[in-house]
Amino acid sequence: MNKFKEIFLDLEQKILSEEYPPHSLLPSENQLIKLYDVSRETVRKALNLLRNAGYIQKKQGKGSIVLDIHRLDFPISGLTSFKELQSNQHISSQTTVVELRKIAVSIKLHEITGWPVAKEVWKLVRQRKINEEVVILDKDYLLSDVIPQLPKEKAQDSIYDYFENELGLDIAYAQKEITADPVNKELRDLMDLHPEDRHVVTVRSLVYLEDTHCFEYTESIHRLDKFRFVDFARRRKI
Amino acid sequence: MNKFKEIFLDLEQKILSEEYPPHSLLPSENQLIKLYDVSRETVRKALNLLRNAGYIQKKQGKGSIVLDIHRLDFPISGLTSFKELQSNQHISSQTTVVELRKIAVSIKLHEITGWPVAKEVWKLVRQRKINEEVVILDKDYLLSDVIPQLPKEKAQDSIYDYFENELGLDIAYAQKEITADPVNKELRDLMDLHPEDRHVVTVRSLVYLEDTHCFEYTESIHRLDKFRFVDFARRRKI
DNA sequence: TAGTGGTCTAGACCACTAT
DNA sequence: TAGTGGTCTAGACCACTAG
Repeated sequence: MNKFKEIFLDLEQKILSEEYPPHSLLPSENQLIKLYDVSRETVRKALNLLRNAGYIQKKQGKGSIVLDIHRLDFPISGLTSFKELQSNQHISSQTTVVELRKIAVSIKLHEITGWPVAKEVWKLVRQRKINEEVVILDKDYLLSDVIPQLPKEKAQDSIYDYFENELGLDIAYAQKEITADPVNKELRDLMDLHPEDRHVVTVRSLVYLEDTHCFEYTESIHRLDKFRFVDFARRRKI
Repeated sequence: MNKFKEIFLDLEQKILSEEYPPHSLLPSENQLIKLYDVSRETVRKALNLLRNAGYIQKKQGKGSIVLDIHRLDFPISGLTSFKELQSNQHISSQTTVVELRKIAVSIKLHEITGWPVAKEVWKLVRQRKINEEVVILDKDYLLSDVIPQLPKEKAQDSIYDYFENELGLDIAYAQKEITADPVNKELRDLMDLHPEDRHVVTVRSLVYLEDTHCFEYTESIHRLDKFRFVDFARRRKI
């Protein structure tokens, strides 16, 4: 483990446990240098991670101010999967695998992902239940070159956990798009929609590995009343 | 202007103009050191900005790979206002100020923002028209301590431009929440909704200054068929 | 093996904040 | 004025990629 990551994790834990409460100041960079016995740049790397994650705001001449992360709830943003979401939010839920098979890339999928037409991919469709109601439908398309095996029991659990910890994949980044789309018959069949629901919210993601190859395309389809997306954003200056 | 920002802007422009096209490599760090006559850490700061903005992916032993930013469109994420959005996307549009007056902070607004009850704030309501239809309704609440004057002609334009360039405010970050909400009579009156529309998408934002004070609360209410949110996210490791 | 990016150091000077 | 964070440098060693 790198020094700056260790410092980040230590400070993060101390912020979350309110050892450093909101509106207080972290120890100064010079104090942190002595505390962790590292150079200033190393301390600053750790502080930058905290800053980007929305934990602190730095002020020249003042110090690093701990932010109040409980205002609109703490952002579960970035590249977060359903499994992480439910464990973070303590929601009791259940996953049912509806479809799990290999298909050939269609023209439509090719246009979205850039994958060659007819290339082999896994198609995975899962129902996400909260309180016995299917409120989210997840459709995943995964390059079978990258994911040779996709056992049903892994799909029932977190596929990201399987990819990263068992297959050793290095997931790097994703592009996401959120829109509201009309309901069709397939969704009406597979989800517990209200009779008057005419729309769902769809989160489309292209997920990339460290080597910049897109290996996954996902559509996460949410019932309107159960959709919520939270984000922390810094103003882009320059 | 800092050196690393200049390098960032120069490289960004060269990526956007496809002088460095997608899937190509940027000059190596050593080459950039010579090109810009700076130290390695300065080059690396600029490269990190590009990385965080989603322009490049770095690979040890290989180099900095230019990403294809046109897959799902380029993310207009972060803290972007309607004005910036329309100029980025070349949408012809029109803004009408519906309400602009000072009010006292209600209990409900206090619970959201933490502002003292009865404190004076600006309430600004604007209709956003695209093709003569009101498809977005923006409600802004602004601390009058921070914004003493709010002329109507500024409200018609970009209030962020006014805040940053005329009032010299330092906008730092925001917390956002996106949900789908039922339509009420007020929205039906103020927006050109379809008769069958039962829901809208609401983006709620708390916006903070460099000194960590929240000075703005915004609700941006979108007609379902005109809502689109795009984001670039890196996987949080560690 | 040569070249790439990743981490870390020690030190310098500057701008800002408090008092 | 003392202390804070912001920028920048020069150099070191390491891990990874490629030919």
